[in-house]
Parts: sequence; C-alpha cells; structure tokens
Amino acid sequence: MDKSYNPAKEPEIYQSWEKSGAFTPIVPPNPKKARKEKEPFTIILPPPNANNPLHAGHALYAVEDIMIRYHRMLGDPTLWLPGTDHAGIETQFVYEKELKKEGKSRFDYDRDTLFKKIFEFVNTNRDLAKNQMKRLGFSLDWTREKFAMDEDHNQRIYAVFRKMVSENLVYRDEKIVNYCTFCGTSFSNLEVLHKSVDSHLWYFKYPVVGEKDRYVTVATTRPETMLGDTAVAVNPKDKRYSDLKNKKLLLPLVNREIPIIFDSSIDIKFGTGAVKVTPSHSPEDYDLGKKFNLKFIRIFDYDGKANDNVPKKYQGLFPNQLRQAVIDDLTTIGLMEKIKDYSHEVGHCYRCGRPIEPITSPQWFVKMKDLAASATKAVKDEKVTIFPKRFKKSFLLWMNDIRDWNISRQIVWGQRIPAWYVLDNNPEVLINFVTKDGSNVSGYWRDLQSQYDFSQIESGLQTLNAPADSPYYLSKEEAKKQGKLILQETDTFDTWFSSGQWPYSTLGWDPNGNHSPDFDYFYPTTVLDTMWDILFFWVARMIIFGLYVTGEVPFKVAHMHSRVLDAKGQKMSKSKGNAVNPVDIAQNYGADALRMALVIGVAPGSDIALSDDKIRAQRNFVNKIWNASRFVLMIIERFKEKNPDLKISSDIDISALNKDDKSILDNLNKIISSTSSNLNKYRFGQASEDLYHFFWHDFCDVYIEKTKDRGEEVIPVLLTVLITSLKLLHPFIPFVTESVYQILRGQTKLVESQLITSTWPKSVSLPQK
RNA sequence: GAAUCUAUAGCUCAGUUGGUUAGAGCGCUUCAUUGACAUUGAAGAGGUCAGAGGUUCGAGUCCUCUUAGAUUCACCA
Repeated sequence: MDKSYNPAKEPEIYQSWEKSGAFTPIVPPNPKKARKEKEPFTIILPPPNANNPLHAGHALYAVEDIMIRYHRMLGDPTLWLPGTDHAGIETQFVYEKELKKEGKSRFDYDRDTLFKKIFEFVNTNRDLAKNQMKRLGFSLDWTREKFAMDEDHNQRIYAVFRKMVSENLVYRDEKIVNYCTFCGTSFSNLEVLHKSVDSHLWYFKYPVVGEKDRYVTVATTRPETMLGDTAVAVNPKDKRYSDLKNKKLLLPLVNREIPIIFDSSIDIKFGTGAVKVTPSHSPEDYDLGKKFNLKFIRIFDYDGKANDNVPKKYQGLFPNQLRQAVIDDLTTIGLMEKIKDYSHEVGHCYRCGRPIEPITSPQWFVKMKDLAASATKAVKDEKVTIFPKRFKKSFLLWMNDIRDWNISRQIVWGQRIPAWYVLDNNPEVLINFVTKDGSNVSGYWRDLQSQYDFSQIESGLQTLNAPADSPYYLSKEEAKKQGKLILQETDTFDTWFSSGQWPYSTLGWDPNGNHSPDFDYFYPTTVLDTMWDILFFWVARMIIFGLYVTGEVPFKVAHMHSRVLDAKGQKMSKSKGNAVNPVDIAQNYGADALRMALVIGVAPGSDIALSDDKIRAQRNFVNKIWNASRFVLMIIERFKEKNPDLKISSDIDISALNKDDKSILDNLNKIISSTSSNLNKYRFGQASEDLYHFFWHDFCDVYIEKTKDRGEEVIPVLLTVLITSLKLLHPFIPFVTESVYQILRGQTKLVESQLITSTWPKSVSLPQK
C-alpha cells in the first residue's frame, strides 16, 4: 500500500461500480405488487442546468448520495435518477451573451433558427456536468438519464396542458404582468426581485374641469405613467374631496378629461389622499380600472419605449427619459407642487437586474386556488413532510395567498405552447418577423397581409402576440379546419411548468394510463432533496402537479439542504470571482475530502462556509483511514510471518475479549445505532461528526495504540471494527472506503465483493456485563 | 408591511425530545515521535453559551422582551 491515500484513482473505482451494475436497480416483473411488498427508495436528482458546469452547490448532491448508498446497503431497491434541465430563460440569457460577443442578438434570427442554435450550444455542455457528477462519486443510474427537452417529456407536459385547458385550469387573459423590456419576456411573481430604491414622491396638480384655479394634487412615485392616467381615485370618506362627485379633471400635458372615482381602498393618510390611476401600468390601478370600467391606455410598448398613445414629443422615450420630460414640463407650466424624498420597493428582473415594467399583456395563466388547496392539505397532513420543519411554515404561508401563475414566456428556448391561431379571421394579431433580406418587421396582420406573403412571415417568424380573446386550437389539425393561415403560439412554457412535472415524467407516466414499469414501481418517490431557494419555484409546483396529474404526492419527504458559501460566508458567484469548481477540489484533495467537508458538523438547512482548511482537515481524515488500514494489514503480515498457519478472520471469540476489546466493540455498537438513527432523521452533520470522532479517537488513538503490544488475538477485533467502520463511512466517503475494502479483500477472507453493495452493519453481540 | 433564522473558544461552526466538569476543526503554547499516518501523537491555554427577565429541582437548550445581523415573502400610490 502507498504511504498515503491517492485520490487520483477515484475515477477507476467509479467505473468499477458503474460496470458492476450497482447503480441500476432491477424492476421486478409485477412492479405494482412488488412495490406493495417492499417499497423502493427513490430520489429524482434535481436536474442541474444544461448550460453551465457544476458549481460548489451541486457538490451537495452528496447528501442524496449518502441517502442512496445507505439505503442500497440496507438492501432496499434503490434508484437515483439523473437528468439535466433546459433552464429556459437562464439558458437563453447565457446564450444571448454568447451572441453578443459575435455582435449578434436574438433579433437577428427567426425563432426556429435561434432555437436550433441554442440546442446545439446546450448539447456541447451537457456531458460536462455528467462527468463532473461522476468525478464526485454520485451513484446515479445513468441508464435512466433524462433531459428536459426530450421528446417524450415534451409530449407529457403537452398532454397535461391540454387537460388543464379542458378543465379551465389554464386560461388566456390580458392582465398586468411583470415584464422585462430588456429580456423581452414576462415573468411570474416569483421571478421579480423587490429592491428598496431611494426615490421621490412627486406632487402634481390636476386642474378641475369647469372650476377656475381649483386643483386636485396627486402624489406619485412614477411621474412618467401619468400620460396613461384614466382616473384619479380618492376615498369616499375623505371630506376634502366629497364635493367633487361627478366632476372631472383635466390631465395635464395630454389634455384628456378623466373622472374622479371613489374607492375605499385608497389610504386617506398617504400623500394627498388622491391617487392617479394608470390601469395599464400598475397592478393596483389595474384592479381599479376593472372595477370602475376605466379606459386602459398602454403607453409603453414591449421594447420599453413610449408609444403613440402619448403626445408626439414623448414618443420613443424610455421610462427614465420620459420621467424627466414629464417632470420638466409639469414644472414649466406650474403644476409641480412639491417633491419629497421617498424610499420604496421596486420590482427588478431577477435575470438582468433592470426594473420590471408592469404592463397589460395577453398571457397564459394557471388558476392556482384549487391546486394550491390540495397541495396545502397534503403538506398539512404530512403526506409530504418538509424538512427542516421551519420551511413547512413558509410553504403554507406562501400557498395561502398564491396568485394565478403566468406560465408563458416570450422566449424561444423551451417547450413552445401547443396552441394554434388562425390568421384568416384574426387581423389583430401582432407579428414580428425577419424578412428574407434580414430586416425586422413588426406589425398587425391586418396591415402585413397585403405587403408580405404568408410563407415569408411563417419562415421568418420571431414572435406573435394574439389578443387575449383570440380563439385557439390545441392541434394544428384542429386549427386547419378553421382556416388556411395557421401560426403556432410563439410563447414557451415557464421552465418550472416543465420541471414541476419532472418526477412522474422521468419515471414514465403516460397520459393514457399505460405507465411504464418504472412509474408503477418507483412512484411516488421517497425523498426530494434540494436547496430551499427553490422551495416555491420547484418543490411547490411538483407537489401541485403530482397531486393534480397522478393523484399522489411526487415524494414523501422534501428535504431542504444547505447553501454553500465561500470561506468568508459570502455567496459564491462568477462575477465576484469567489466561485469554486468542485472538480478542482476533488483533483487536489479527493472527492471524499470535499464530500466530508460539506456535511460534517453542518446543522440541517444551515449555511456551509466551505474553506480550504475544512477540506484539508477532511483530506487528513481520509488519509487517516487509509493508514489505519495499512497498519492493520501490516500487523497481520507480521503475525503471519511468525506463524504461517495463522487463520485470518474477523470472527470474534467473545470469551477471549479483554477490557479494551469490549470497550471498543461497545463503542462500535453505539456508533452503528447512532449512525443509522441519524441517517434516518437526515442528521448527516451529526452522523459524520460522530463517525469522525469514533474512527480517529476511539479506534486509532486509543484502541490501536493499545493493541501494539498484544498478540495475534487482536486480529478479529481489529478487522471487525475496521470493516464495520468502512461500511458506516462508505455513504459519506465512498472512494477511500471502497479502495481499502478491495485491498483488504485481497488479503483476508471477505465475502462481499464490493463495499457499495455490501450490507449495512448490525451490532456485534457482546457478553452481558 | 409579514414571516423566518442567527447571536456558543481567536476564526468557522456542532450541541435530537431541557439533566452530571459546554464540544469539533483550524489557529495558538509546550512536549514527543526516524517501521500506520508530520496529512502524526500527548498535554495545555482559551467561553459569565448577545443582554434582561421568566418557567423548572435543573436552561446554551423552553417562554417574553431588548439589541445586533441575515434571509425569505409581499401589486400599495
């Protein structure tokens, strides 16, 4: 044996495991029945994004590997299913940055071409993550690997979509959505970051029509939207304005007469108690607009510029430019009353960081109320146990006031929504396309149809935007019955609409009920392990979809793991330059050292500061195991030299044990039961720490030292404690334990061929005290 | 605005349902060690467990408040 452990050989060990079939469970002939007799232990890997190499956080898949290896050793049929996610907006955002380097942008391509280019880009990256996961020792069943853009997965989510449409759980509507004009897409509420912004409250005077020198002053944080105001709202109990019933105001700069409306939602104490109402650009005002049947005047286009609903001099300005122009002009004409400092929360795009523009836009929504209710019930009834417990509370809180989910994204990378529009009788469809000579054209079908032939529009199509009440058909064939000029919706599904269906889809759920044996055997899965930051994005959606589509929860336990931070406790990110590549660490110190460093002494769900010190300490521990094993083998050799007939065995003769033997075996029994119990309770930090202490202190420092002046009778106890320790440690540090085991196997009589598939230890029977 | 979490040795953190002298890693001090391992061993210094109050025979552990920090959720002008 080498003088110290050499992690360079870890990949060979991984190959031998994979080749032996240890990662691949066998599905019995009658899976449903077999499941009832013995339930498999199943984890679906949270699929990493296909667009990027793994980061340190992904190394925490180690937690899943620990559970998987533990259950495999317990003898449970065990499946850990790998896959990668297409990660819609994330990937497109990354790819657009690549395009920018070439001096191109998404506007240079029709959507089909752009889609194909992104697909190629993703394919070149996909194997990277896979090899990294192998390097870290994750015992995933690669024969079942999936990708979120696999055709069978697409077909499944399309089927679910159609079902939801037919049951009125999916609807189209023109509502206020969170829109990023830079990314060119809407977002769900979850994808909006609320940042505190130091700004101002501007007080404008709106003249009262027909009354000389009388004004109503409104206070606003968004002067620019005043060009789209269609009312001013006050509280009916506010005496300052009670005489203004049936009066109108003259909107300055625009010279439009707007009504005064009375609604109890208006806070009398805020500002002047009078609020400008812009139904097309503010969520609250949208509600008022609906309630009072106000005009909806959208003043910003999808590119963020002011459109022709504003006076000519303002057209084409971006919101911040428009703001300044409005402030200047109101000041000039003497209608700016005052400006106060004011700090408030503004929604920003989680992707590009720019302010979100709330605008009305036709989009696809999922009705959440009933779906959320069933998920809430499942969690309350512990059909799904959320661990650590504190996340259960925030889950229920979030579910409690959930809003309808905007599932359509105006990007190309993702599953294109399977709905078709008929242009023949739908002139108001807004179309963007690239012409044959490469220029961008945008316009309504009513105007375009005379200038371009349909085939050019179809082949150059970038986006279309159909009015919310446009009829649509769920297949091209259906649509064709209605007309000749057919275009498919260009919006794609929110990534989470796809990944929310990951558990049953990857296992082979079938819309027609002909489920695969895998689905019958492994679904519902056992544990879902992920970081808490996607509890709402992903975990909640999976529970919702699972219950809706299969009638069962997708997993029984949702285990939220820690967040990996750098040595200083800072969030890792590429831009900060403090991101570490887990594979680099594995090359330098061994995957085992990294894995151990990530779990030892970490409380459930708390942050992990990953430092070099910590990794080195665990590298030392791994080496300690190597050397303790080397020592045991060495003294066996020495006894053999003295006595060539010596039988090497780990069978313990209870009557021959001395005090030290009994003490170490007693501790061994304790560590066996505490490790099992800690693993059952997801207390990986405690389990690993106890094992560390037992092996290094109890076994090496105390017991081995004491055996140094004893005879060959120590061999069975030494072997028993060593082999049992290797088994207990194997889920955490699989490589060193397996490689030591293989060496031991060559030199002593060991029955089991691999540690990975060996049985979990049971306590040694000792004489009663 | 709502909720959650954290505050324990110089640093990074463990400490399950409350129970004897509060632990680990790294760092520090002294010593040992040339055949398991210097990626070692032994001994040691170092904490009024943020502060105040309460429950209890007993609290780092439960409750209340205060202070400091972090995070998440949230359509308020």
